Amino acid sequence: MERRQTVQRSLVLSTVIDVCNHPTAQAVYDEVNKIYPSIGKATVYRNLCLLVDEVKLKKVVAIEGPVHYDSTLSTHSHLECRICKKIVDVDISFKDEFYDGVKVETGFSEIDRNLILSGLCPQCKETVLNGEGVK
Amino acid sequence: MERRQTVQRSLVLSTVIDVCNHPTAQAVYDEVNKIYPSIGKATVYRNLCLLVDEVKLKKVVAIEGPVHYDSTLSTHSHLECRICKKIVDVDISFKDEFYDGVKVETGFSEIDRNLILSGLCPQCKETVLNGEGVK
DNA sequence: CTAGATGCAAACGTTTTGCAAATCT
DNA sequence: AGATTTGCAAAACGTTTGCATCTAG
Repeated sequence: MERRQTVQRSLVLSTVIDVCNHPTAQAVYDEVNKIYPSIGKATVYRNLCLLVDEVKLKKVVAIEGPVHYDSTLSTHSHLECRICKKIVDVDISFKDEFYDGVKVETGFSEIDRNLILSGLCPQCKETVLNGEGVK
Repeated sequence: MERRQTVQRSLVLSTVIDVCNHPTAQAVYDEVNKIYPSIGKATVYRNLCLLVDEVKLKKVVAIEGPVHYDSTLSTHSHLECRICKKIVDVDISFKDEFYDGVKVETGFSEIDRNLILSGLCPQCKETVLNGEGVK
């Protein structure tokens, strides 16, 4: 099962890198579609999976809505606005002792993590305060 | 918009409490269905949302697959097996300073969190080792 | 030449919605 | 009585799959 290089594949990867704000599969599709209109949505999904598999991209599981993709591979976490669903990076990582503790506590191995914080972004907070007073 | 008490609602809540291992909506439906066969799936979904809203239940967003529900309201985290998808509790919480740091770093407010760890549970690890050798 | 990749449409699993009938207060 | 809730079926949503065709190596 050798892996081939295709225009579609490179476009999917470079789009996630360029767009850079944690696009969803749909957003990647829309973007690639602009410059390569014949691409199919399934191709985008297939390539996103594949690229995650090859660790060229990371999957970001949001609290609501579709999966997002991240081209920043170094360890960090995400913060999602509860209202506009925007996702921003947060520089959080855990020490090895943290993972060791979890292993001991649970018996699980090969621990990975997906820390997703949620909150109100400054803009949405503003809107809430103006729009409808303090509920 | 006063909220009524209904048999269905109490059954949904008590089922999540009794079953206790982070059931999905489907699992709750199946369980309630045993003792109250006329219940509709939409009713289960509606009541789960409603109970989360009232903070009588917590939503657990898994890395793959459907949402799970948790009747343990005190702060803790979850660990999901990458193979069998089982979810177990882990006793992890963050200090206030952690949230303060995030607020300063990002400008977001009202920070909440969903920490979902993934790993290999002891049973699945066993299976992997026996079943196909070291890949 | 041929395994792997594509594009399309249809299938999938989960969740939400519209609506008339039933139920709680 | 009147607003809320129910059960049903259909729709919505994100994602995956089957398949015939195309393409990179």
